[in-house]
Amino acid sequence: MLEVLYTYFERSFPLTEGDKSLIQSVVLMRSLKRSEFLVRQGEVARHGAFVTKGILRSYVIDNRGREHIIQFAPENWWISDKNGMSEGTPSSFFIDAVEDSDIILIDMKGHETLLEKLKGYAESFRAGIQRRAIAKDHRIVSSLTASAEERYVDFLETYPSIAQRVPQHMLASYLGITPETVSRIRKQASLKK
Amino acid sequence: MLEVLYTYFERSFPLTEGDKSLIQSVVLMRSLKRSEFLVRQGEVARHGAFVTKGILRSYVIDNRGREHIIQFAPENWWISDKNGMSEGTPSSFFIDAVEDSDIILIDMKGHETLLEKLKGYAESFRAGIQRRAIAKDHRIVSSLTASAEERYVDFLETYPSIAQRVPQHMLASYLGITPETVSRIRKQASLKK
DNA sequence: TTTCGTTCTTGATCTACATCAATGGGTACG
DNA sequence: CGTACCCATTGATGTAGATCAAGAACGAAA
Repeated sequence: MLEVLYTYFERSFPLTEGDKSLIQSVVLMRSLKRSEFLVRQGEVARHGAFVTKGILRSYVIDNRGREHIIQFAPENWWISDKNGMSEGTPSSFFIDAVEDSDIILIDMKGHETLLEKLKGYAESFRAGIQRRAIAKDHRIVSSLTASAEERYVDFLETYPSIAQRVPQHMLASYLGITPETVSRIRKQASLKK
Repeated sequence: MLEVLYTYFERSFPLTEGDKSLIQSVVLMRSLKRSEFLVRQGEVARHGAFVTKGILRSYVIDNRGREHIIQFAPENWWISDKNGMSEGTPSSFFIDAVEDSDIILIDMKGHETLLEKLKGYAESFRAGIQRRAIAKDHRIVSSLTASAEERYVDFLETYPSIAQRVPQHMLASYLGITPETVSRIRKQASLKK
């Protein structure tokens, strides 16, 4: 499992054997069954999870009891309980597995160790944060102004692999539309061709 | 003007006189008239701006020619062309002044200098990034699911000072609704009281 | 003062999407 | 094997908010 993480890092910067040992010393490995929780409301574990197999999702439940998916994390993605809306809001924050998944956990302390000792990590981390901020701005604008169909098509183009692996009602939840509407959009799209 | 920035930092960590000189050596000060641009499409200046007086806004123009405001930045806020959607998208990214404003500019190199030499800056910067990520998640969920009225009320509660200083059509643009709808919401709200 | 630009208001219509409700298919489990 | 549960589909209806259109209020410029 660790190999997947090494390879991920090596796309940004080279790793020595020593680096690999360092990484190994600050992470934990874990498996999750489908629909098993990594983070439940309240237990703010303050760590990041890197997915090596499967897909996780983070979501909130608003005060009307509805689920809203914040993020999907398939292989080679990070997902974290530090982001999300764990603060202030009356809603609850969850992370669970969409499929059976394998993940690598790193806590705040381990993260700081890598920031300090692993050359290239800090820069790679910063770039990741930035990429994500841009993606969020994109999603904000798109959710404020694009039609349901446009958002659906946009998602398919941006994350084709995720779209195929996730149940449609979750996709609907991510896009902020109802499952019925997703179904109708798909039907129309298939008729057009 | 620099005093405002010093005070801002000192809410997070103390500054020596030497720190202040260091800061002064890496920033630039500038004034903007109402509706004057800080960043126009294309000229990606790659720096951050700290507002000491006035309000700036960042926005994109989508392929249908509509403006969408990403962020307002009043006094004591940062605004940056590094975030935003300057990447990949066919839309254009702008920053301009809503009111006559004074700002302090810092470029990437200056930022790195402070990260390295100004104790407390890195942590404060990281915390800011995180706060903003949380705010963005909040805005995403809210734009996907809350009604126009709920989003309006939410904005008033979250940013009362901004709401009073910004023209309503900009507020509408930020919220992703039409100016007409904002007007009707306000009317209804006033009738309820 | 008049003129002009900007912002806000109000009304009439239209439409995308939610909601409600029923049905059918797939898969797990007794 | 049938029963049950989850998920996707399809139709009928309702509604929030966009769009179109026409003023009204305000300040700035001359």
